This record gives sequence, C-alpha cells and structure tokens, in this order.
Amino acid sequence: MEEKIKIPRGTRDFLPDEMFKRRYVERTIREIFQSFGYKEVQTPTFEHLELFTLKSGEEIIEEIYAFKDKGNRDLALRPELTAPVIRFYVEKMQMEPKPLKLFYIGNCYRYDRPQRGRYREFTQVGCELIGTDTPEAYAELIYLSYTILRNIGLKNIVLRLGNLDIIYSLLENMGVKKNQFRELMHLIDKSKFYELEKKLFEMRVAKSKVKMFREFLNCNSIEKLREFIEAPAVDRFREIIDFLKVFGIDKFEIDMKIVRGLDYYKGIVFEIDAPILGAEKQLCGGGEYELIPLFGGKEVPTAGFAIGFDRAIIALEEEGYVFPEQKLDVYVIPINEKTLKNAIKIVNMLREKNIIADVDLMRRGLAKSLKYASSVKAKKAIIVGPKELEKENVIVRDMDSGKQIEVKMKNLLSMIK
RNA sequence: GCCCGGAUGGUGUAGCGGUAACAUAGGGGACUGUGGAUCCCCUGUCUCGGGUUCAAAUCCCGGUCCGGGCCCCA
Repeated sequence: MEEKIKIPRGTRDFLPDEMFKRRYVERTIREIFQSFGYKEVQTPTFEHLELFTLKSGEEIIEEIYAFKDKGNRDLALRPELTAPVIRFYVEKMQMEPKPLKLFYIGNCYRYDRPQRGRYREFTQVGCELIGTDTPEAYAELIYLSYTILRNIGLKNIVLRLGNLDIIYSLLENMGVKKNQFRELMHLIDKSKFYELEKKLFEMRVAKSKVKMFREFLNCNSIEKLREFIEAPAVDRFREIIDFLKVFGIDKFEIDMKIVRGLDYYKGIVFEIDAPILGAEKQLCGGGEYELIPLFGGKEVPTAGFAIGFDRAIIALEEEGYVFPEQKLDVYVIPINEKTLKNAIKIVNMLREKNIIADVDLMRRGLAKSLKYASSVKAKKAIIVGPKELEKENVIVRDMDSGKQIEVKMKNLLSMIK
C-alpha cells in the first residue's frame, strides 16, 4: 500500500462543524469592527522577506517561512499582519481621510514548536488605527479589542495595560542610554529580574535606583507610578485610562512589565489573557507603534492590536460556549423513482426562496431517508409520494414532533416558514 | 532547539510476546409509504523504518505526528 500523505506538522484541517463555528465567530468579529467604523483589508499571504526583517532583528528569521522564488526574490510567508498592512498603507492609502480604521482577518505562518493554541499556520484578527493619537482614540482601540472578545462570548478575560514611554522616561532619568533599552526590555519581558539588576549594575546605575526600578515595575496603579516619576507620559496614560472608563471598562490591571515583543512599540501597550488557556493564554496584544517612517511614509501616529483567533476559539470551547449548529430547513424525500423529478423541482423552488434545502440523491427508501434527515438535523421533511401528487399535494413532516400534514404544493412555502 | 507522555478501523477504546477485538459512525437488508428502536450482513485498523525472537500491535532503537511543559513568541 502507498504511504498516506499526511498533514504537515503544525497545520490543521477543519471539519465542517469546526468551519461553521469559525465562520460564525468571524462573522461576529467583522460586525463589531464595522460597528466601530473599521473597514476590512486584505494583503498577500507572502511578502518580501525584508518587510519582516527590517525592524525586528535577525534571530527571528529562524521563525519565518522564507524562500526564494523563481526570479530569485527573497520572499516570506507573513508571520504577522501589522507590517503588511502598514506597507499597504504607505503604498496606497496615505491620502485617505484620517483617522483611518483598518481591520483584517488572515492566516499567518511561523516556524515554531507546535503546542496547544500554537500552530505553524494560524489565523490572526487585528486592526490598525492610523492618523490619531488622542487618548480617546487609544481608549476606543482598547475598548474595541475587549468588546470583541466579550461579544464573541468569552466570560473570563483579563485586560492589562502598560506604558513603554513611562519606562523609557524612567530609564533615562536613571542615566541608561537609549541604545541599551532593548536588551533591558527583553529581560523584563522574560521576567529575568535578577539578570536585569545585574545588567543595570553593569551600566553603572546606582544600587538605590536599581531597587527603585524593581519596585516601579511592580506598580499596579497610576498613583503609585507618580511616586517614581512625574512625566507627560504618566499624565497621558492617566487620560487614556479615564477615557477607557468612559467607554465602559473599569476592570483592568496596570502592569508595567508588559513589553511587546517588537521594537517598534512605544507609548501605551496592552494585552488580554484568557487564564483558562494556561501556557498559551495570551489572546490579544497591541499598542501604539511607529512603523510608517521605516517603510518610507510620512510619519503619522499608529496603533493597533492583534487577536489570536484560534486561541479565542479554544478559549470559547474551554468555557463551554454553545455554538450554533448548521441545520437544514427542509429535506425532500421522493417515495420512489417516479416522484424523484417532482422532488427535485420542489427542492429547486425552495432554494430559490433562500430556504436551506436538500434532496435525497441516493434513491433510498423512506425509512432510511428519514433517518438521514434526522442525522443531518433537518427541521422538516417533505415527502413526495404518488398518491399525494395526484391531488397536487405533498406531506410536510415536522422532524421534532413527528407530526405531519398533507398540503397543496402551492401552499408549501407558507407551511415551511 | 530541549524534557516528559502518547499513537490500534472515520471516531472512541480493549489487547501489552502466540488467531487483532469491542463500541460507535458509514453503506445495504429484514421493512418496495414513515426517522432517532431492534436484528443481520458489508466496508474499514495496529504511525513509519530498522532490530531482538520460532513468533512483535506488544520488547529495543530511530524517525514522524499529537499532547503537556521549557525556549521562543511578531
């Protein structure tokens, strides 16, 4: 026997039921984005490799699916969607009226060790807000991400807010040079506080200041932040949080240890977790960033977020969310081959009226067909028999109750609705 | 890239050196006009490659894939 060709590592096939769930959640997400004035865009699955390596350093190339095409171009399957969307903006949308609100749903690719909630091909949902940096704009953005996760049905999610400008200001006050920020941020991100302190000592930061910085990272309120630093960034952070409350969110945590993985973030940053997911619990991450000048565009403020769609689905399942099922309104059953053509005409007519209808294509007996109708969850069966046809009637059977009535074919439509 | 645990019909499982089994799903029939019931029949399986053995689904080694945890995470 030939060896079966199997699905590649880290990828998934989706059964019809799973696809129905995914499309259902996608539809909800699209509607929410649109209700906030966002418009959907799509970019190619692959881009020039350079788009992703420009700002992110070289180590990450190991996680990128990169390849050369036949014209010897260096290309890459997109590992995320912010860079492609901003590339798109710089190429074609710079003159659009501001604020520009764009959203996307698309597959991304990373060569990673697969785990639950982590795949090599996965779906990211996200948006970019271009052209405004008012506190209300960022508050709305955060509120939007939170609303999406709540409205698709998640009950237990945790929003955490951080601010990179504040950390940078404090580091500057401590005498740390800008080109040293990156490696420090990396240590904060990994919660390697011992090494962080060591590094700060090496940078000749006074012991008392290092201790203070540690305490600063554990701040969980604006008031506490003010004990460490007075800077415009703190006031701005405060304003965003005030507007967030106006939008209706008052449950969140201040966490100065939030450091997004990419260098291009600045200012406000936020993450949303679903604790139920364990190790891979982060559902959403985003914030303010600066990427446009890097791609040669005229500098305007930008912020955005990305939601891990697959993880959101897993979290919903873990929480026991009941998804709707795909059902058939009507299953049309010809009693025998003589009534088959009539049955087909009936199913045609129903489909034209946007009724979800199917007809027996296996020339099965009535008993088997009814069994099939119930297994595909048809709400009603229409039985097309010769006796009734003589009177221009058919039988409509309610599959839940088992009750059936004989109706005139002309009145069929009204009986089904 | 590292550590641990797995892999048996489409799905869920039993067997743990000696005839591959059960449930369920799918197809047909009992029943040529009434479903979710019953009975019968059919289809279909040991992740792959080596090794040990008279004999391997079972033991050993390696690969692949899955799950859990690291690393990483745009």
